[in-house]
Amino acid sequence: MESAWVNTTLDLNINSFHHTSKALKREADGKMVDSDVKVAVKQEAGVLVEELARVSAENKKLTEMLTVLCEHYTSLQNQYKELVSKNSETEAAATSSKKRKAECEDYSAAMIGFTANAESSCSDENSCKKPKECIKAKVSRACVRTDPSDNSLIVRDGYQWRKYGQKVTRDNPSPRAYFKCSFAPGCPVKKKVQRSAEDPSILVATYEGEHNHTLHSPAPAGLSSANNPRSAPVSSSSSAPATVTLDLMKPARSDDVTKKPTQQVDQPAIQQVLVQQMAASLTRDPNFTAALAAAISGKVLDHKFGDKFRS
DNA sequence: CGGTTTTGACCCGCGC
DNA sequence: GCGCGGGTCAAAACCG
Repeated sequence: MESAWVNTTLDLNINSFHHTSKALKREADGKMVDSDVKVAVKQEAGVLVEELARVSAENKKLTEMLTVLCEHYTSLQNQYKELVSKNSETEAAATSSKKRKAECEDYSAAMIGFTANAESSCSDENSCKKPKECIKAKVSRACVRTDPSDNSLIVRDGYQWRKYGQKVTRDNPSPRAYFKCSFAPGCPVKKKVQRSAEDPSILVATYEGEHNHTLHSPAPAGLSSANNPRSAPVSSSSSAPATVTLDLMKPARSDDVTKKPTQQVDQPAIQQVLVQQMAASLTRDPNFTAALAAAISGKVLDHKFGDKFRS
């Protein structure tokens, strides 16, 4: 999403209004002769054709933008996969058996921003003393940089969470909040959110378990409004059990992200679906449809008014 | 009124 | 067995 970004501004102004307004004004003034009417109608038709061509071009432009968006999305997805595999490798390298208390003490700077090391509790078999722990569900962790002045323990990840507890722990002055997934009844996923002891601007979210539901909602896609129960949950194309939060405030590391060539994963079907979904969400946008309707109706009304004045 | 948040109490595992 | 600390419960408060 860096250099090759696309100009997303839409030109919805109907330039042709200026051309037609003169003729219509003459109609309104009642000074028109028959030849003037024919000329005006011809001009009107020409303008409409021109407008149609312009809208078609606009449509084409939008489609291209959506395609670029999809390419960026795929690229980001591949980068994410690489990061996940990298993290799992480094996690395996650090084979020191962790005690329960040490769970939250390894917030190294390398993990800040984007971690999704979906680690099973039984990954290191030596530390698995109890069968109970072996049954334990997947654990993943996500670090999110937030505004330090913002005291809320909210990690936006697309799911809907219900807070059921808060504790001040010994090793961290900031409280730890406990959440359960309330997106679907009976979903076993739990989440703990606590500010990092080293950097209070970083929220560390620990996820336990797997969602027994997919993440789908009518809201526009994006990482937003996750923990806010007052707002609708957002959609995501991923139904992966290990929820991941992207740190959008941290600049991407150029050495391992931007220099890597994008993996050649041919996903035309996915892209097509994405394009359709984006287009659909665009047309559902009331602002967009209102502007479009206003432009079209204004055009039609102008045309009809011209006819009325003529008769 | 239903769902969520808050917060003190309670439970349980672990170390001594 | 006891104390400590983390995790959960549940009633009251809150909110739209």
